[in-house]
Amino acid sequence: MALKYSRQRQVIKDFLMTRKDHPTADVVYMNVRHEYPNISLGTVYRNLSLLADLGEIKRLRVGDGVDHFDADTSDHYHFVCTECGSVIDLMSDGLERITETVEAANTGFDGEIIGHVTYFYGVCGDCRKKTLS
Amino acid sequence: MALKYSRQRQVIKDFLMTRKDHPTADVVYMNVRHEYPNISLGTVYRNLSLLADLGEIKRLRVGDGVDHFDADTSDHYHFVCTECGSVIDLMSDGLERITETVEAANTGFDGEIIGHVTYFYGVCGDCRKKTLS
DNA sequence: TTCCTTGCAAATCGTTTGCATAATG
DNA sequence: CATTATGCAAACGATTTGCAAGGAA
Repeated sequence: MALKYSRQRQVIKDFLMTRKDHPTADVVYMNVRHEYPNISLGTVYRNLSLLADLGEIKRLRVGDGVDHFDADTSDHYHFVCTECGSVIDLMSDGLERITETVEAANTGFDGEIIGHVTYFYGVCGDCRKKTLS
Repeated sequence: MALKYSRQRQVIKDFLMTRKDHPTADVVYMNVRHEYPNISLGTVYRNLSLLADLGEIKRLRVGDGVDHFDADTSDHYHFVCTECGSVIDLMSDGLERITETVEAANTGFDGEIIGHVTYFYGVCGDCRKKTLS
């Protein structure tokens, strides 16, 4: 169970940190390959999962059936454009009491809420401009 | 494009309305088969998607990689147990201003937010009891 | 040398689709 | 009759896994 260093894992994490657009495993694979030509897709998946389990990156499920990954592990939300599929960061200020609010509204609920997942969807700025033309 | 009646679709919808636990396509298939032995999985998928597109049922994506379906189309949230995977309804009172709150916190964002998807996760009541034993 | 990690390919899983046939309007 | 829906099986796309070989501690 002890973790050993791997060049591949490092390259994957480094790549992810350069991107703010939440790439999928496949996109990570395509890009990392430039710099590490014979890395395999399986290794990319294995390391993305491992890093996500370790909490070093975040796995994003935004409803498009494909996992996206984010090197920014700070608390924030995401916006998904229904036109182009792009995933954009959103601040979460003002929503830090969501869990308390839901607990208050569900007094009969006897489970323990540990967290929540939220994403917003709509049309991104770029797609709105295109629609106007 | 005009919709035609189908016994299968009716049975699927009827079944879904009897359940409050948000079954998956496969669970719908298994159950509907009791009463309609040679219905096919493909037909179940086709009709669940159709009903969801029509807005007669809701498709739930709760992060477990499998679609769940809910005949209750009213506004409410869901709780997913990380132990047993069960999906439980939650009232959404007090959270109707989520979009406005996020918009206020993201004044630089130039997209249009149309809606959001949220689910809560944690340990359900039943699983908490089992943990204590 | 131990045992974690890789590359590769095959396997899995949920879901979709093509097609000939059956049912609806 | 025109068209939508079905059953079946094959196809799909994303992700996972088994295994023998490679690399880190």
